[in-house]
Amino acid sequence: MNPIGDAKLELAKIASPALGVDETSLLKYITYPPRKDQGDLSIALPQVTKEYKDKVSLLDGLKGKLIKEVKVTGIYLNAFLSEESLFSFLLTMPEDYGIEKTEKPLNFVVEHTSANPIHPLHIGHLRNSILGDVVARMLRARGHKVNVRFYVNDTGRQVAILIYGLKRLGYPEPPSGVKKDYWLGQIYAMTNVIMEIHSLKKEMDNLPEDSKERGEKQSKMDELVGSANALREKMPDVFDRLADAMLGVDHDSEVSKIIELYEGGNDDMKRIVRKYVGYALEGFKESLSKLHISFDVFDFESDLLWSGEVKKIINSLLSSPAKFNHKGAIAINLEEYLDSNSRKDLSIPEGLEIPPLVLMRSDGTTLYTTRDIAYTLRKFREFNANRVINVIAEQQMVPQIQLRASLYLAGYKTEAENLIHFSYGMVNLQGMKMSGRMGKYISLDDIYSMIEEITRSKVNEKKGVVENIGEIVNSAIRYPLLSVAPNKPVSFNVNNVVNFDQNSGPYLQYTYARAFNVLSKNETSLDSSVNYDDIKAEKRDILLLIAKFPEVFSKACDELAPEDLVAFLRQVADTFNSWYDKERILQEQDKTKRMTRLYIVKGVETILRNGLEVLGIVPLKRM
RNA sequence: GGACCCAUAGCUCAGCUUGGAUAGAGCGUCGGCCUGCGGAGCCGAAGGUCAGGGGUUCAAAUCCCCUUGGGUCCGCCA
Repeated sequence: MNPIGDAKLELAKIASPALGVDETSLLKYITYPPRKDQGDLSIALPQVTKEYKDKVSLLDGLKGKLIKEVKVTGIYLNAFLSEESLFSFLLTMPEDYGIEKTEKPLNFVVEHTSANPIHPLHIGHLRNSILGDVVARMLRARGHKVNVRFYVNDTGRQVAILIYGLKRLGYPEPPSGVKKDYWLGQIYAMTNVIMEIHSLKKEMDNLPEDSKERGEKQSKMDELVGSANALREKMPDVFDRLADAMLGVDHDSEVSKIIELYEGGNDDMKRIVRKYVGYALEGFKESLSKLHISFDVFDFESDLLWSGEVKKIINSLLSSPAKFNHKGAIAINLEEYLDSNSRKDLSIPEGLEIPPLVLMRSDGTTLYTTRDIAYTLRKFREFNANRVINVIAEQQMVPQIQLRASLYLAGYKTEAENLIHFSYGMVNLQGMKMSGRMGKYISLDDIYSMIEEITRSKVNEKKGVVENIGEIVNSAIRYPLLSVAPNKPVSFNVNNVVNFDQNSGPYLQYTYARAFNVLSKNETSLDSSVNYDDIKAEKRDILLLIAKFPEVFSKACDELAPEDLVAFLRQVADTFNSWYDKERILQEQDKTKRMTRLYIVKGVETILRNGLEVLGIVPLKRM
């Protein structure tokens, strides 16, 4: 059911002979006029044909079933829709109206969040998680099969540093009452800061007093000591014990040893690493569940090493002609072995010089991007995926390009072309700089609590429903991150987020509740005694918006553009509220007018409900 | 130095993909609306060299080129 689509088809059909342009190409030129007195559908004639002036007379008086009149105004052909014909779809509108299924369902893997399991999730991950979740919801709503995965980077140096710190502390258990990922984050940051202080000190000892370089190092040292003090304040005894235990130890070789043992599959080390990484993941799941975000599969990077999948892809790349020696390490030359056509197929910018991909360090160990090649193949294989979408920050553009290029050179052309980097920009949190390594960040949980607290006081103030506070917080958090185009930087300001005025998730929920409650208080059943003369002003605007919803939904999902859906729902809510204040619905005495208006409310209720669900926002019946 | 992203009202953002009619919202500011279906609402006002310059076009916020400003990336890190 796509009412506006039908109207466009009809316009194309009736205008096609007069303009001498075929229907399909005419369809592309149909737009919506900026002002409503200009019509409901419009075609800029010069775009269609240069000789439009000769054809104006032929266009005069055209009409159809949905189109009651066309008018030529200046260079435009404007069409006006018949309220009565258009309204008819509302009489038979299904519950899932607008959630149009695609004609070509595909299998999609969506990988998102994939945060390092060494500290709690923070505001940067929040944008990733919410975009990833909504991308998955949009694709599912379109009828695709979707598999959501989280990649656990458990073989990196950062996890090894965390494990090293824990080892020096005698592998303690997290104290009860403390969230496990938070506790791990503190220990990781402490270990890291102490390591950096030690190595900086060593560097400084080798520099002459008074040298400029030494002065620079000193100011860096002051900064590190500042971070260390801040960390110590939170857990003084743990910090002191760790600092003592780390004195006089060669940290780098200890960390390397941990990596070596773990990658080699040492049983004790496997048990230890998996336990602590598991704690971090527990924390992630807990934080994200409050926002209704979950995963189908957690993939461990280490499994790819142990299973030999990484070795296999390396071996196949080793026989590639693009293999060369890069500063003593084995690497793949991605720049010279891809022609301009392949680059285009892989969406690699023309002017970009692709850095070589180091396959193996000179000590024989592998790097993240190499392992990611094996992981990409696993994602395609295990879900029989047509496309794999990686929701990853724009900063990782180059590694993502290297990944696609490497897959291509390894002979996985289809996979390379169907691997999509869904890129998003930075999140600025009121100008504050964050650093996971230094333990300086505002965690997702902190943000959630702040917003929850303010929401609670607002709900109490308005004597609202306490049980739904969580849903209001969820929509308040999602809205600002979904209403901005992903490639734009977004600023996340808690003061703005808790403003539940028009530009907010709670406003949409409020509007939904309004519409729902009108319908729930209606005691007569809906029949076809509609008064078509009553469809004017805002009511007519709303009818048009309801008619457009299937098209907006499909386009937003196919283009992975949640912001379009958000903007549309906002417009629906605004128009509905504007009308609501002017006219009565249930109290309207004329039965046919009341019927007409109830159908319109029903339409608003339906598209807000369906639209919000796609965005992961729960439409509330009471708030 | 090279690459990518961004620049629209005091602030936060739509509109740019596919050029088209008087560039739209929200916040904030100022002024109104609570005896009726949910006031988290409604109505109104002020506020713009669409970063700057050039080009293409009947037509440019939108496409192309240059410049400026901001962000990010360019590692045997992830």
